[in-house]
Amino acid sequence: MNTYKDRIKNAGLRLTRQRLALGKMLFEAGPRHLTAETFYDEARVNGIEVSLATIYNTLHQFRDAGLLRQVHVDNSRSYFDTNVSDHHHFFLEDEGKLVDIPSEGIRVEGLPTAPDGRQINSVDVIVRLK
Amino acid sequence: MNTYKDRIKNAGLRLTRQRLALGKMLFEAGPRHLTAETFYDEARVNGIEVSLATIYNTLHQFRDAGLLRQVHVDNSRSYFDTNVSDHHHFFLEDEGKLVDIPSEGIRVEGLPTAPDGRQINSVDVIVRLK
DNA sequence: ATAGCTGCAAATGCTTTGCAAGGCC
DNA sequence: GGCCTTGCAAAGCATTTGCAGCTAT
Repeated sequence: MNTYKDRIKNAGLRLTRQRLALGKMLFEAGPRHLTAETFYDEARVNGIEVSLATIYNTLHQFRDAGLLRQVHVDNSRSYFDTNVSDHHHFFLEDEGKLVDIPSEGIRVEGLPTAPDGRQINSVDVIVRLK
Repeated sequence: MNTYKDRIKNAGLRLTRQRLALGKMLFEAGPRHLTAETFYDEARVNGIEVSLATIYNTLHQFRDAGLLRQVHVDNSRSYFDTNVSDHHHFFLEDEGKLVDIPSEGIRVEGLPTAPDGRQINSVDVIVRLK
């Protein structure tokens, strides 16, 4: 247990009050999609006092450490996903909401090899719904 | 011929000097990926006098008319593709460049039906390369 | 002790907007 | 002529940065 604490520590990050509180919010509840703004609001509702700058720092550090995954769907906002396993997303364009696509089904086939001796970093599938 | 002119007209847009010049640039050369910035620079290099605001207006109007497709890969910038047919993209993260994935190969299978009586608007596959 | 964090406020950078002048139909 | 377009500069917004003061280790 205390996995969220271990996760932060193993990422080489110091266990500060803010990171512990934010990490607990993120990793002890079920998988979730969030933006900096929703995360900030949620933190304050939970009585965690952090600045927006720290929210951004934390999201990026957690992402860089592989604890979060960033999803690009909308240029006006960054989305983060606490589920870092391989899976894809529905994007509800009118609500600006992300929903996981059940991973069993979807499959991308016939992917050409990367050009120039480059390697594939990730394959992101976004299914936009209206 | 003059298809680019017809395309703009058929979209219900007036044939203004700026739209004609920009449309010619976009639709008479081969398929291309561009950002507002690269488009703006290209226009000025070609001696087309437009303001950035008009670049944005035009990109959006063309996109709304189905003449361009917007691609979301990077929150810091909007990309547009003059190839509006169904196809997917490689994204070279270090260079910030988009490359079409040859359409023959790739296929997305096992897509679940959209939840709630919603309909699928589009399926975007981005293969990120490093 | 010290390298790493945090908070604040200011700065950045892309994009949008308001409004007056101009140009298509 | 009337309405759509354009250009400019200013505003907007999410995100980043600089820096002084904390704090985990």
